[in-house]
Amino acid sequence: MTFFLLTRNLLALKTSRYYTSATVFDSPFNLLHFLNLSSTHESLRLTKQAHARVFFLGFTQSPFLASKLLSLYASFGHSTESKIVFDSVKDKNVYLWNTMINGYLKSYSYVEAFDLFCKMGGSNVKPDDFTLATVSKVAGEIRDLVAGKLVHCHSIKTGFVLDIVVSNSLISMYGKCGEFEGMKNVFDEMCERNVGSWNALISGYSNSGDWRMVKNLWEVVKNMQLNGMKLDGFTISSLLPLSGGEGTWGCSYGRELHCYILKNELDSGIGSDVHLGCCLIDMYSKSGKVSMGRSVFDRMGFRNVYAWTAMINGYIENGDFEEALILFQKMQLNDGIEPNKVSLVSVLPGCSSYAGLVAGKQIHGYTIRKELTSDVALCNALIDMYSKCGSLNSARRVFDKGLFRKDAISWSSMICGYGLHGKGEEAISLYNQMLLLGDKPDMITVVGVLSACGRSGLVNEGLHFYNTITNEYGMKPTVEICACVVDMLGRSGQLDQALDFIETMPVEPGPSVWGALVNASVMHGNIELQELAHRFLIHLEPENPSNFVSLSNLHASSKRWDVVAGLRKMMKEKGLKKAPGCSWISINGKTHCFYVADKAHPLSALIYEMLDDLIFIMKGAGYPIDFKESSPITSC
DNA sequence: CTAGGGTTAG
Repeated sequence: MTFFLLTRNLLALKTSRYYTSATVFDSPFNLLHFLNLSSTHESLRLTKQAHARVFFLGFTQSPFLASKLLSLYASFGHSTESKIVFDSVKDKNVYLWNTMINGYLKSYSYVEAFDLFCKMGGSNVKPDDFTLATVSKVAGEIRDLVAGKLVHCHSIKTGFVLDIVVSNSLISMYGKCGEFEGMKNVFDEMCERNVGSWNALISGYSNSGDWRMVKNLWEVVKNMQLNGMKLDGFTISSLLPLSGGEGTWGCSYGRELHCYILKNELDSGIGSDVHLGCCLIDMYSKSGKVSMGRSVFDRMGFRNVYAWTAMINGYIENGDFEEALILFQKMQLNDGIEPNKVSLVSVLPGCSSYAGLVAGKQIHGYTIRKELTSDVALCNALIDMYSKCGSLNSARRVFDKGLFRKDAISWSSMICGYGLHGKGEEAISLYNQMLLLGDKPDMITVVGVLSACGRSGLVNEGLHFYNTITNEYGMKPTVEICACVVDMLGRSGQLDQALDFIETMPVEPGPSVWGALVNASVMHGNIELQELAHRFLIHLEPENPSNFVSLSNLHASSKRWDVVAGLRKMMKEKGLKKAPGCSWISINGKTHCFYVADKAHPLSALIYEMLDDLIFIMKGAGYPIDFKESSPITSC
């Protein structure tokens, strides 16, 4: 009795000096409490101390202590230590095997997990329902259908397929492997189902990427409710991503799901609110309703790095770079939350388009301090940021010196960077290097190298690459790739060849193709071709105001004011408004934005004075000045 | 006393 009281009191103690007083922990029972304390405090140090006591006192053969220790090490991602504990126990029970397999699963060592399951088959311990559920998940994670079917067979033979959790895991596994028929069969053959069974099915369909299955999902959800199941947080978060952006569902279902959350108070459960909040923010951002996302964000009771990142990313995706950067700072200053690699990847485009090189360099510095330089996605984002901020050398330094495994995006980012700055030769040499190393180019890489060729006038080289991707790499050219070819031919003045290409190219010409032809014909003053290309453009994109504005400018330059007036009227009737273009500059961390003839800036008088001075100096130096574009500024 | 499924920002 006193002993029991003693341990209970010890559990209540939070001061660390009691943890190290080893004498009171010297029984297996108390050692277990010691391990539990290590677990609740998530302390690797305490775990190691407890391990030392277990070893020192000779309890290494206790399966109870060993499995607890093992799972603790696994939770810290130290699977080597887990394996040492596992191997040291001579008489292993099923718990120990399961904990070890689960430990590998938690540290993403899927192959090791499955190998251990195979070894278990050769031992005297038989897999149980827990084992089968775990390895089923393993098979799903590595998308290994053969392994998954093996587990399924084993579950049928042993009868564990009747266990709901085992069947749920099998449903999930089949879904992840893309075997939807198998998935449905397991689901249909279950004699008893719970919410998890429906959720596994729904998540399988929703991640299929196949809109026919996604379309049927709403029916599945209705069936679920007819069968007396209530949607829970898991269900909603599988469904929400289907309701934003290019999803086949549109936003109305998204709002409906939001209402369901509020009505059923799914947002007030412990821990589930952050998650659902993230999904909602993302859904609204992808539907272009970033302010709705913001109100969800503002109402969240607790915000973690996921929530902040979702909100930052929402602003970036909707082009509000300023607000994204403000939030990025607030996250750190107000909530003391450190950004992770995803937050950094999300915020970097804000540097390239808004905050500029200095902010980008700060993030790069942070990346180095936090030792995140081995992350491909982050390095790719840095390469992109540097080249868009005009610092090609820095981009190249990240590309060359970064300790990350280059993927197609890394090559594309660097190649596009060279293209952006008119360095076609460098882009070509890098593209050749990529091919030489055996890395397969994707659509984006090809677009990068072709547009680089186009901008640098390397037409023959570009056409050569275009031919090789179809002949040697068996790639089907996309509309974007074809637009690059049109742009390339057009820029170099080969307008007839560009038109011929459009007529014979393997895909239907889209707005980007006709847009390229418009640019080229403007550049070379070919009025007929301009009108032709514009007609196709407006036919394909009747709602894009840019097309009307550029067509109207074309007619204005030939003084066809009647046509101009007609076009302006048409735009007004359609309710089309073009967002005015603007320029900006960052000085001392503050970004100043300017529109045409803008006098809103407090120092605008001074700014225009400086502009006049510059124009005066330019004239003096004998530069030809084209006032067609800039006259509105000086005339103000 | 130890072990399992369905969700999460690029």
